[in-house]
Amino acid sequence: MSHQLHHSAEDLIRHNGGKVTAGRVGVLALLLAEQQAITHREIEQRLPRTLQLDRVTLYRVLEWLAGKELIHKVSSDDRVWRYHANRDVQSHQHAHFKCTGCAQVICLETLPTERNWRLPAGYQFQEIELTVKGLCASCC
Amino acid sequence: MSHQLHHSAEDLIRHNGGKVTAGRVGVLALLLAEQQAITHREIEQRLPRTLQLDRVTLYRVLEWLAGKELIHKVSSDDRVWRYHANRDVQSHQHAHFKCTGCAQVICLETLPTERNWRLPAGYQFQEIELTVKGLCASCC
DNA sequence: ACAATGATTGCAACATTGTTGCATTTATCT
DNA sequence: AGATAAATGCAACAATGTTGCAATCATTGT
Repeated sequence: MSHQLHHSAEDLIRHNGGKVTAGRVGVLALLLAEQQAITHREIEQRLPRTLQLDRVTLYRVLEWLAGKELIHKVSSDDRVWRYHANRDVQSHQHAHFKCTGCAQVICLETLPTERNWRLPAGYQFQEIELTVKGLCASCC
Repeated sequence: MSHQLHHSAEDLIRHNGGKVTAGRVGVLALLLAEQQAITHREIEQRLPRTLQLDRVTLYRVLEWLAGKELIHKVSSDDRVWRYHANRDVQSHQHAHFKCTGCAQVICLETLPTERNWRLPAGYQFQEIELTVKGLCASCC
């Protein structure tokens, strides 16, 4: 977790009109440094001892960051939210990959634009959520 | 819940080498009668008083039915499994629609076959899970 | 620098969903 | 009908997430 990231995290939080607290900065910097989408539990474990947050506070920090669209939540079939930093603006619309071996979750770049499925009459489309399952390189 | 369905349910269970118990038959018949994918809770509530099952037993019945591929589980972002009868053989590979208004979940017929996303090198594809979110006819 | 203020945090308690172990009951087979 | 393995009910537990409230902290204006 570099100084660079801490600085970016601070800026992002300040620009969104939130109080710059150690917890928020630490969590966002951690997520910015992370390639995968990780769980509340994993975030807790990776935070340095110097800024251990209360479980509840961490949930609220994540909720706040997600509300400001600095991160996004990834749902999974194991009923656990995973969190990932939003690097790009269009980052809400993308697919996720979940390894059935190690439960690792990563974000895929593209989303199939084809819509060859059809909704029943009167139904209104809002958003699409696509998870590809398989084995990651280390689990193959 | 017709006699017809009860009979089909019994047959399906017997053909899969399971004991034909009131609980299994009732639950499967109920799911066969249902259009949507429904939760454990909803199943519990819709079961007639004459065959109220223990919470745990219902979970195990559902697990057994899913193991025999008579039904399938649908994961959702609200961390609640939903269950739906398998009518066709190819019914594992399909998309789901979830109404963001009433949380109703239905199964869509087709799955986009286009694979214009790409996995990182060394990753292996297994299956795809697609949920379309939007508003259903009554929530529009 | 300091006080005021509202946002943020920590704590305790709770809610929901699902699971495990084990003794009891039941469907099926002979 | 009796034997047997499968299925059930109960109690306890586990994991994840939420709510209410009092204490603390970052920011703002002076």
